[in-house]
Amino acid sequence: MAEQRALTPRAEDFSAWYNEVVQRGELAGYTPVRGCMVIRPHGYAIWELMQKALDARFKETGHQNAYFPLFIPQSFLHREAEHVEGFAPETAVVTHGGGKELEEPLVVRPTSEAIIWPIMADWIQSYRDLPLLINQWANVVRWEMRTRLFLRTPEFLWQEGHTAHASQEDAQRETLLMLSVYRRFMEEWMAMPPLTGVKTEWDKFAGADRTYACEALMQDNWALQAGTSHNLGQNFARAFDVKYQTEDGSHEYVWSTSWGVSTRLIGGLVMSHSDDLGLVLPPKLAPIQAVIVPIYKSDEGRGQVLEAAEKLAGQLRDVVRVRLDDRDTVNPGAKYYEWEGKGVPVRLEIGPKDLEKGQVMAVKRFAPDPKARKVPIPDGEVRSRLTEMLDAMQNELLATAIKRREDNSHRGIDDYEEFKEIIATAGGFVYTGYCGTEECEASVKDETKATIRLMPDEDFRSDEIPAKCICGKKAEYEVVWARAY
RNA sequence: CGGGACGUGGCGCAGUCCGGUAGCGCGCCUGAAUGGGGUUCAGGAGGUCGCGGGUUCGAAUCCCGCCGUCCCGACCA
Repeated sequence: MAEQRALTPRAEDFSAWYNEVVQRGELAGYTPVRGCMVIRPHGYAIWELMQKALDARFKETGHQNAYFPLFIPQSFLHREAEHVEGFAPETAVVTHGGGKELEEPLVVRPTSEAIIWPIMADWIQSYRDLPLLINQWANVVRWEMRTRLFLRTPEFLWQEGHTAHASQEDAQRETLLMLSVYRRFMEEWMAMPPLTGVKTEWDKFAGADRTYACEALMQDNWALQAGTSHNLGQNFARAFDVKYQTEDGSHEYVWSTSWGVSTRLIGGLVMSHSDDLGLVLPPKLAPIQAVIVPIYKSDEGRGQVLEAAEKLAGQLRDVVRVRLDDRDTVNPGAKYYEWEGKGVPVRLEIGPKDLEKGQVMAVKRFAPDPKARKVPIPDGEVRSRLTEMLDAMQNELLATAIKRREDNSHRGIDDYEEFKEIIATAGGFVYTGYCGTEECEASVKDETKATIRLMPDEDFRSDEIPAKCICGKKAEYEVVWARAY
C-alpha cells in the first residue's frame, strides 16, 4: 500500500483530496476493469449500515423486497419512447451467450422499469391488488466516459423502489413519502442535509411525469444529486399494458412511481464531512465507532495495559461497535493516523498514566471546537459517556453541515453579473427567479457551468422571490442553481 | 469520438534525448531495541521494463504497428 504521509489538502485540489481520502480510508479502489471500482470491506460495511437503515424504513412504509433479472430484452427497453431515448446511449448490451449470437440482444439493466412492469403487470388484476409496493436491492450498469470512485462508475449498487397505485393522488403521495424518507435518512443518519424539490421538465427521469430530488452541498460548494423519487404517471402502465379492474368493473391503467439511492451516497458522505486527515464518519454509519489503542512502554506494563484494554472492550461491546487495536508491530502514533484516516469517530487511549488515574482518554474525530476533542473519562462512566459522545458528534456534524449549507446559499439573486460572480468565486446554492425556459438554462450553463438543481420545496423556498429571472424576463417561479457533480 | 500525456517489483517514480544487461522511495518479510501523534537499526524477498515485430554484436532506451490507462472537451444515479 503506497500511502503518502499527508493527504493533498482540500483547499489545494479537492478532486485529488477526495481520491486520496477514499483510498486511504480503504473504502474503494481501482480494478483491472476500466472505470469499475472495488468496494473494499470498510466501504462495504458503510453501505451495509445504509442498507439496514433504509431497508427498515422501506418495510415500515409497507414495501417488500424482490429481485428481478439483470438482463432486459432489448425490445422491452424500447417500449417507452422517452425511456429508451434517455437510457439507450449508456447501456451495455449482451449479444452473445453460450458461444452463439443471441436472437435478441439483452441489455444489462441501467434501471429496471422495463423488466419490472411486464412482470408486475401479471401480479395486478384488481384494485384489491393495489397499491403494489416493491423494492429491489441490485447493481445496475450505465456506461460512462468519465468516472470517479462512488460518484460515477459504469456499475454501481443501489435500491430501486417500484410501486403501482390506483390513482394519481396515491402515486403522488408515494413519490413525496419516499422523498421524505430519503431526506430524513440523509439528515439523521448521514448528517448530510439536502435540499429537496422538483427537477425541471428537461432534467427529469426518462419516462417520468415529475422527478423530485435531494441535492446536497459538498465542501467544495458543488451540488450532489443524492436521491431521486419519480412520479411516473401512467407512462409505463401504458407502455407495458399494466391495467387493473376498478370497483365498478372498468379497466384502468395503474399509476406508478420509482425511487432510488445508490452507493453514490458514500461519495456524498465523504465529501460532506471529511477533512485533511482523512475520512470523518457520522457515528451512526461508522462500521467501527470506537477504537481502543493500548499504550505501553515495556513488557511488564504491556500485560497490565492489554488486560485493562480487553476489559474495556468487553464493557463496550454491547453498546457500541468497538475495536481493540492490540497489534504489537505498529506504534500508537501510527495507529492514530490509520484510524483517523478510516473515520473512526472516537479513539480511546489507555496507558499506564490512565491506569494510575482510573480513566481512559477519549478523543473525538470531529468537534466544532478542535480544542475540545480530547477528554479523560473516569473508568466507571465510559459506557454512558461514550454513547453520549457519539450522539453529540452525530448532532454536531449535522449542525455544522446545515450551517455550511446555509452560509453558502445565496438568495434573492436577480442580477446576472452578480450571479456569474457568485458561481465563479464562492459557489454554493444560488436561489433566483426563473423564466421557465430551457434555452435560458442552456445559455447560463454554457457560460457558467452552473445548472438548475431543482425548484425548491416549501421548506426551502425563499420568503421573497425576485420578480425577474437572471435573463431579465419575468420570473415564473424560484429555482436553485449550482455547479454539480 | 477530437486535443494532451503516460505505460519500468504491491504503490509512486528515475533511467529513454545520447543503446552496454535495471535503480530509488514507500510498502512487504525476519530480528532486536522502541512505544502518550507517522520510531530506529540490521538483514532479506520481490521486476516477461504494456504487447508484437524490426534495426543492432547488444534494446527499458532507436523504428513500425497494436493494446491499455489517465487528464481536457459533448452525456451522466
